[in-house]
Amino acid sequence: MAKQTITIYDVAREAGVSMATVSRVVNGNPNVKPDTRKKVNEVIERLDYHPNAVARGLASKKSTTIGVILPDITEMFFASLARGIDDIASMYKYNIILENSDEDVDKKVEVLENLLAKQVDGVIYMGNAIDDRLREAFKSARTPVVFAGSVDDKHSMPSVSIDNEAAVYESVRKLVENKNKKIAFISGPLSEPVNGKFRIEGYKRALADAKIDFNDNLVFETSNTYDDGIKLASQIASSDITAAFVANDSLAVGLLNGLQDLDVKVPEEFEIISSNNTSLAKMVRPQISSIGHPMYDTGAVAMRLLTKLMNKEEVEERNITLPYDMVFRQSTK
Amino acid sequence: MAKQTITIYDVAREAGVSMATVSRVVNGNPNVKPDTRKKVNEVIERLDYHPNAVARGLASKKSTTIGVILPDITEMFFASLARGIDDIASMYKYNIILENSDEDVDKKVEVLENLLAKQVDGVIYMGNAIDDRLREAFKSARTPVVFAGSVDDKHSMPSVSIDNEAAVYESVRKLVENKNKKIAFISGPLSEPVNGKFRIEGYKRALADAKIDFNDNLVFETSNTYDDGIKLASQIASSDITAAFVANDSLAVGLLNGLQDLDVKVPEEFEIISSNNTSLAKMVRPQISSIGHPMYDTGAVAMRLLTKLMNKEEVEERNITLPYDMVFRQSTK
DNA sequence: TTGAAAGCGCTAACAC
DNA sequence: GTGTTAGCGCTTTCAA
Repeated sequence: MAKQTITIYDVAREAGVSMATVSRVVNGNPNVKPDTRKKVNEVIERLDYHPNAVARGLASKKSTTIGVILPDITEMFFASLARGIDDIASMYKYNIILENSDEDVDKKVEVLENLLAKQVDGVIYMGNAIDDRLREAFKSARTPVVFAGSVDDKHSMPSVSIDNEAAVYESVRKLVENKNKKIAFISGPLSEPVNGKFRIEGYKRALADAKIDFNDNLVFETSNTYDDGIKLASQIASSDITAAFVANDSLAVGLLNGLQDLDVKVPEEFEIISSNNTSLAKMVRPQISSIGHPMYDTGAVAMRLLTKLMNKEEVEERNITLPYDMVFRQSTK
Repeated sequence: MAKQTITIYDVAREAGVSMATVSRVVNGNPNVKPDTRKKVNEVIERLDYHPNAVARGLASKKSTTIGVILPDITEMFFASLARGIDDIASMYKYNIILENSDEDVDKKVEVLENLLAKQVDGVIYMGNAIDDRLREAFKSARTPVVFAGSVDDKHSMPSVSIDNEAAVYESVRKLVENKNKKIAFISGPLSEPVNGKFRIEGYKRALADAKIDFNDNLVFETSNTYDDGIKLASQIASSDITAAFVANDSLAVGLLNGLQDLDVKVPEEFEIISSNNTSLAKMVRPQISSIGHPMYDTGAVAMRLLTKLMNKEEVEERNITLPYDMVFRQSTK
């Protein structure tokens, strides 16, 4: 029953016109007489013709597909960004090829090459670490790339993100105002610029403004997982630390639960402010105060920026900083 | 600086062989003399040649790309499945085009057509609702499709899922064993077969086995969101219901928190068993008992099945049922 | 407003 | 083992 693939040529023949004309009506080219257009459309309908995007891509050198590289789609933060990207992409008729990188350098490079082989028209990169090899690969690609949710610390790439330094500064200042003297900084790898450069700078600046000496022992470098948050709890509980900025909601929830299991009262005895404000933050008790990161918008704006880059439009600013807000809940006084 | 696209033809010329030979070495065809292969590989290296997957796709009629349709990537359940799919897909050198459907019928059909236009070699469909129009579209597509995480209730499509009827039966039996007489069934739309057919059948069967009459008033049809769980709480709290099966973790957490805000003690006064056992289940307090749905594996197995279908291999069973386990935590006695 | 024809970069017979 | 030669299905000059 399955009819053979029907091509533009079949339509042309049936309609008594040339393929060029069919191509024109399919692509909405105005230079077609209404009568002809009508006739062609009828044949297209009758034959149930569907243009082959691959052939189109080869001929036009445009795939209407973009690549999205992210660490892990099961992390809420990245999934939210991806959703924003996809919505805007669909709006502009682009499709998305998703690649999980697991923050592995080799895999990232491999994945990027794969994307380029598929002739993607652009790529959106999410992830915190970016090493020179990858940066090189991005640069030599003659395909626009935009960073979403993070910035290349060397600012060599277009990007969309929030001002993490300022957000952490504000968080820690709040903790200081609440009379905490020993405030921990807890994050994933400091090798990632977002942690080791931007966030910790905000932390240090807030401390300095409050005339509190920076103490290396209050910096905890871990992973972004719930389980590591739990593990950290006993260490924290047995110290004289009374508050913490935690760079990730899952990690913060782990710490919160671990602390509570140890009978530490939050926020009475320990205050927590985390980052990203994913749905998790309001699902736990006490609810967690968090930096409201506009995740969906970050993805959406990144995708919009990418469309401009792909069209070679003039963009006033290649590094876009989106506003965040502070969401104070029950984990702070 | 950006070198022009270099093609298989350039390599052939430089290496002093024909394109066919280059094509052979690129594709690992054994019929090439080692010397020739070496020479060609050197040129490929030197020229930094990368095959164009689009041209390849057009010539070979294979895109090495598969389409993935899911309701919303920000839902943990689907993100986990997607991760399983992607890992196996990469293993077999396939890429994934992601499409969010929002469970909207028109969008699904549109998205499917788009995927087919892109000549995907297969598609994995996730989602609970499937109407006739979509089923038709799937059938007329000469591209293999597999359902992941749900089954077409008419079993017309290959699928990978768990036995939801049995899982809910087991959950409700546990609730019955714990001496609950009034047990609610709370789920998303009953129009979705997974709820309105499989899960509720398990619920009814467990009730029947325990000689408890089925009562329509104990069935709550809502959405799968946290907020709706919260809203439902007061209604539940003011009834004489003492336990509930909840079809989704987020929804269950909403109910749990709502109940606790109303001073209902879980599990002492109210027991909850939910479904899927996403990471959320163990992050809230009390931790939620849940049906352990092998989400990652479901995606992985579905993708594996799809590779077989795409290769036209013989498959013994088109409808695969994966085992689940019951994870009892603190929301049940 | 329309058509002819030359590719886009590659695979896959088929011949040698 | 290797080369020749058609296409794959479409877009895009260039002429008419």
